[in-house]
Amino acid sequence: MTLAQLKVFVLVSRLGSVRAAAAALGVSEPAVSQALAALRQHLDDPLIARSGTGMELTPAGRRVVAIASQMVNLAVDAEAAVRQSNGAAELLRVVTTSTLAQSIVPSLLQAFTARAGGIEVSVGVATTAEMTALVEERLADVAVGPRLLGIEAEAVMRYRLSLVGHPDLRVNGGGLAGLRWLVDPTGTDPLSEVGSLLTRFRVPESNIMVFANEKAAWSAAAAGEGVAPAIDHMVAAEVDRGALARVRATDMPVDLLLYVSSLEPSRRSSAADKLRRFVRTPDAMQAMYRPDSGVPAAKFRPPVYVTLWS
Amino acid sequence: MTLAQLKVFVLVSRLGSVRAAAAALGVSEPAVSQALAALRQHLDDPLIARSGTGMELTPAGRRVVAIASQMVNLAVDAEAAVRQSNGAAELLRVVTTSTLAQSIVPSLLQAFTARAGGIEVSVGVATTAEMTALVEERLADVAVGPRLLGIEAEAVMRYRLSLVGHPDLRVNGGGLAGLRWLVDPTGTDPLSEVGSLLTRFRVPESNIMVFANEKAAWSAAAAGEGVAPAIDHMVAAEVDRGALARVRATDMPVDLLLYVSSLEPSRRSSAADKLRRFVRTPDAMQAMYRPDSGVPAAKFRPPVYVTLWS
DNA sequence: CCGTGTCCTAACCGAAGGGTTATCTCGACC
DNA sequence: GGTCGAGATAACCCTTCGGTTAGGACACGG
Repeated sequence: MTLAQLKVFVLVSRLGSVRAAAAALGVSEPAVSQALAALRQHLDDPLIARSGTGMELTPAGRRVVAIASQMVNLAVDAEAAVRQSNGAAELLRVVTTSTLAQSIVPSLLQAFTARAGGIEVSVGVATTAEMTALVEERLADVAVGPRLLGIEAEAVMRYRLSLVGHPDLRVNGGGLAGLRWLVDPTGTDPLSEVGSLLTRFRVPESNIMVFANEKAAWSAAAAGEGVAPAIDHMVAAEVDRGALARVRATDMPVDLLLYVSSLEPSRRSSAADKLRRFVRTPDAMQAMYRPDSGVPAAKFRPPVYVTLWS
Repeated sequence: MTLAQLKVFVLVSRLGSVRAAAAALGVSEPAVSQALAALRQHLDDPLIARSGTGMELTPAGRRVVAIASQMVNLAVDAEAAVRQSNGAAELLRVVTTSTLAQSIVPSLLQAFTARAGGIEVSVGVATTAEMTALVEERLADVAVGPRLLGIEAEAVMRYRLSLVGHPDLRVNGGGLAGLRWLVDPTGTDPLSEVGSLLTRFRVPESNIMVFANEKAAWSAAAAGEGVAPAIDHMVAAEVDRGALARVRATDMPVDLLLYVSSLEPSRRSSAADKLRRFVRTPDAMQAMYRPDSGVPAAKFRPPVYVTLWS
């Protein structure tokens, strides 16, 4: 029985699926399945089994999740305690959507670290569904993105999602759904902003092209390959230059709220608390609205869709 | 950071020595030292370091012990929860002194399991100093032996420790300290009953012979090789037969109390609770006073001085 | 100043953990 | 009744863990 196995088990039970847990941890699905198998064998109980809809915990499994979750939490505490005792930099693990990880979040965090000092930040990318589980299991300190349920979420800023394309682009018969949609990886997450857009316009799978990042999608859009959803103030410069143009459509652009979510204050890391206070300052606002803040590319995680921390 | 490493660290800090922890776990001393080294490296802190007297926790170490202890405890809970959910036999881990492990404890536990049913018992042997740490870290459920401090101890029975030897044995000039003392392994534990006897009579190291078990010591005593401390009612038959005789001395025989110690009720396993209730019954009394209850030798642990569980 | 006790390190080794890809099984669902 | 999605298994690899023995570092007491 290792801590890694317990972590896997908790995540599977929270997300209700082996696949989802594998994605959240950034490993293959058999890896998770095996860790689970090892734990099952060790404890001599299925713990969690497939049932018609999703997976269901056994009676023993229900009890073990609660205990395992505490253990995983304590492991985090132990590491944090040492760091703190030795005056080392605090660690702030931020999880966000792929869209935001490329634009708003880096400039926000850059401003935050510069201001707060003594805080080390790492950014992970996850789907909306995963973010809740990650924060609850304290695999992440704060989530930045859409509102999370069951967690203390706080609206931070309003931003506008527009649809952009080549200035000469014309919408023909099929409507917007008939065009090629050029999206970043969040397009595959139905709960994300971009994902919900695709659902709303009933864009067929065949018309969706997923790019590694938004910049790539934009340049494809500028080349006339289709339309791309974009955070409005991030493409304002391109629009002014005439490289891109906003595409009008019903209910577009949409105004969205950006939330910062974390555990309740008693279980919240002090770094998370500092970030929550920081986002309410004018400095934070300015950073978030600044297009392309010039964060070096090295600060980005490799372009994997979901990320893990040790 | 593995649970095994955390267990090692907690034990080292409780016992104040790497050697002692190694003994308590039944492994070599470098094994413990290495586990500690791995944890130190992982957390990037010495955690505990040698100081003039014993070992001392660093500030970070102090915080980690508390957390690690909880984690080790939860691990025990998890396993117990599964066993219980599935109606498996409860596990009762008893730790006792070498002397008692050979005589009183087996017959007591045999009577207990027969009576209680659905409880699986395993017996471990440890020094008095280790017993407290083992029970506190829940590496054992109950300790049977001398009174333990800081743990809920309860006197269970009174027994008499006599000194026996060949019937023709004469004490000459040097007094009892001048004779050969034939003892079981508890003789090396200064806090044990036999150990304190050796201290009291100032028996020099050279006059102490350690046998693997009491029976062996008694037969050597019967052969006239010296004197052996023995639980009185266990050698009553031999004395009646004339094979052995009690040796008179100041303050000998001594009357001792046998204690059963465990954690407070809220943290106590239910099996431990059942044992505590059982020892107050007449059945238990009878079992403990019965000389040589005929427990098959296979029920004894191999003759290692200290034992480990998993 | 030299044994001695105690902790740490080195070198080695087997077992287990944890990762991958490929394949099998099985229930849901047109 | 195929097909497909999702979990389990198999086979394989590499790393880490946890154990050993042997030997080094270092404080302490006669």
